[in-house]
Amino acid sequence: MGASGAAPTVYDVAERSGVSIATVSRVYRMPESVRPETRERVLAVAHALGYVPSGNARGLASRSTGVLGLCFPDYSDPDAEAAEDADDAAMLYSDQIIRGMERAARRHGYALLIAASLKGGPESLVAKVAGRVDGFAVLARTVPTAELDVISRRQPVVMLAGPRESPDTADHLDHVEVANFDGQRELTRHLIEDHGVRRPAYVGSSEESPDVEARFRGFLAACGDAGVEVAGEPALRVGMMTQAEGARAAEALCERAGERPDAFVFANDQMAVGALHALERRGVKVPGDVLVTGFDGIPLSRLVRPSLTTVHQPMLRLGEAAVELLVERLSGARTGDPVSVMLPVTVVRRTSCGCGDTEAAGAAGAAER
Amino acid sequence: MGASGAAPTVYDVAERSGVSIATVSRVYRMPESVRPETRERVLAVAHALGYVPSGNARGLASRSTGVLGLCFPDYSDPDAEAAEDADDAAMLYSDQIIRGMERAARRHGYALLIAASLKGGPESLVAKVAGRVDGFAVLARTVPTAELDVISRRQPVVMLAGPRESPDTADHLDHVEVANFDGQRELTRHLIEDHGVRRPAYVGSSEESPDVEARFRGFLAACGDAGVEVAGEPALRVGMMTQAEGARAAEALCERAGERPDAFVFANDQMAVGALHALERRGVKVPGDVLVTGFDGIPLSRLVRPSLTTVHQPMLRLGEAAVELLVERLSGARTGDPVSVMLPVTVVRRTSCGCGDTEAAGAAGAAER
DNA sequence: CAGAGTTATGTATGCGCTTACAGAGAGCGC
DNA sequence: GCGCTCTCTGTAAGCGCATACATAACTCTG
Repeated sequence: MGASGAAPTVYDVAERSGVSIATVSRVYRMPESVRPETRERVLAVAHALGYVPSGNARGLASRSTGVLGLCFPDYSDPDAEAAEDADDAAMLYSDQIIRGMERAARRHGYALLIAASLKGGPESLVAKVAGRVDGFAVLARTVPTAELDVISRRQPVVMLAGPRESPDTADHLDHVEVANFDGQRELTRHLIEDHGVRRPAYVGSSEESPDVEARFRGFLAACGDAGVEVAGEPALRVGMMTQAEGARAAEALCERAGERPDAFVFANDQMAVGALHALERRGVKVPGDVLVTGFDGIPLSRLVRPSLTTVHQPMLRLGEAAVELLVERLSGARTGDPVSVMLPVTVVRRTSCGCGDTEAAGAAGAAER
Repeated sequence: MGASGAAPTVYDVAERSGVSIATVSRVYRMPESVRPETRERVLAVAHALGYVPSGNARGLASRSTGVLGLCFPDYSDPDAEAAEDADDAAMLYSDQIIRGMERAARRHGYALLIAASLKGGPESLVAKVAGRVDGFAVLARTVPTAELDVISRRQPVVMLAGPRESPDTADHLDHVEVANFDGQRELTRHLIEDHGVRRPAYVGSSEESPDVEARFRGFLAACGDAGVEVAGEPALRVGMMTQAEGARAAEALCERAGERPDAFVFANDQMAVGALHALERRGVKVPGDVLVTGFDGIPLSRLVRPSLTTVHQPMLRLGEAAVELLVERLSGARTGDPVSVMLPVTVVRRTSCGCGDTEAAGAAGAAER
């Protein structure tokens, strides 16, 4: 810490400038209400003393912090520090949301407190964050719903991504998600109707992820609509949804007995990119021999060759929407039952599905219910 | 906000579980010191009531918040929302640092409060952050040094990047930077010695940026070492250091009268990538006709064709180093004069300088002074 | 120039928690 | 059975600020 003793407080400033602590407080809270000369004098002393108002005391007294929070799971696997891929990937989900929230929060005069779950202290994470913010967002599956439920009775909470919790358990928490179902359905429809796909293979995850499930259901729906027969299960489920797993999945699907699928539909971009590499090594042409699609719209998807057709998720918007909701609740502009906002996604048609790189797009998904 | 009235406090929990507020507090702060049965009873009541300790009150009473902060300038230009390039680029500086700090902070049990400067309230940003955290980092040029100076007398502050402030003004603030000079010097040396470059052209920025200046000085030093004659000024200065400006710079350098430079040395990767595109359009071969290098080591640098030779900056480490410093100060493990840590950078040799894509590397830069 | 209306400042209280310090049992050796 | 040490719990005093309310200093009216 610095040198000199304890940090100066309102009392110190008040004393040295010959006013009461109330006046010092007013200089900061309502500058107009104090006579200019007095104000200047106080500010001068404050500056000389190195006075900085204590956010804690201020928050305690005024019952609000001016801070919004975000809790997210710890995606990064420490061992993979060196792997740039891991970084890129991780860079997407949480970081984009952070960025989106930070921007939106700033616009409304809030700062952002972020904390990733740490397998550690008892119910530590959320409680810690919750106790320091006016309201916060939580990435799905970061913390037990029961806990959120309790907390959301006291302050606004919004759940990001994941499914809307059943209304009876989710007491007062709002919800923001992207149109996973609609996006995958639209993309699959495009493959079938515009590119004549008949034997698509879906590659999902073995981890339980509502988002991935929703995507798969979208895939099934599109197949159903078009009369394309597919199993009620993904052709393959992998563990981690990484590039490596995607490559492996592509290999597996090629080796598999019977006719090769005419399209590999991956649940995320990372896997699709890995598959692209694997297919290239194998000499399988994309989109000549097989079509490949991803989901997420990460920057990499635009840069790989062939460029990847995917569904773009508005991550920044996700964060922004969360903040909007929180601010509305805090300002009292919105009251009443929890809402669920669904953000539309965009199908980005690129080379890997057989389209040119025209980036033609179609939106899918809708608003609030 | 939720439904029911005010949030429950220790008093409510204490009353309903038949103990004193001190005991309730102990249940959270020193669980071992309270008899198991009592503890369970309290926890049960707390949970039933939806009790969450107030971070503010806790912080006030204990004089510490368990939160570290980061202040950074608002890079993102709102108009460029749609431009994906802008996103990618912006994603790098602040976001990587955020990520690095968050991880490191988490390891030490701290959460992270982030806030970007908003051209707004009087001395708002830093004061707001400073008042809510135990210590914080500031990206160079985000706030006036004078203010930091005052604040750093009361709590640990770390300045990121930028130059070390002159010791007399920088009272107690530690400093972390990357070896801009050494990195650019080493890269330039490589161009000259290993690729026979004789007429390198440096493209810098017209904005005053200590980092960019340091790089340029590194460039000059290498030229001087090798007896290569160059002007004492960059061949060109651009405004924004964006891809668009980089492309324009490349055009300009090609049009310029006299012999074309044999290497374009850009002050960052963004510009270099823009230049790569411009040169391709012009039919100028890289590295055949001219060599191109960047600085930063953004993910994109690896993906463009030809892959970009650059100097990789350990952004994550920057954030981590800042946290380490803060934690050392807070724990009392480090006392005394402010230190300045310089993080080594890595020259990444790729195709654009004429090397294979072998990613051979050489470190440059050193530790603490 | 008394009284009403304004504005600038002071007084006093409490926000919800931590933490010395004190007190009450309980177990133990003498 | 007395004093002692331990362990567990209660009492009380703030932490630094915001703010309702009271007060003082002026400015107007009539």
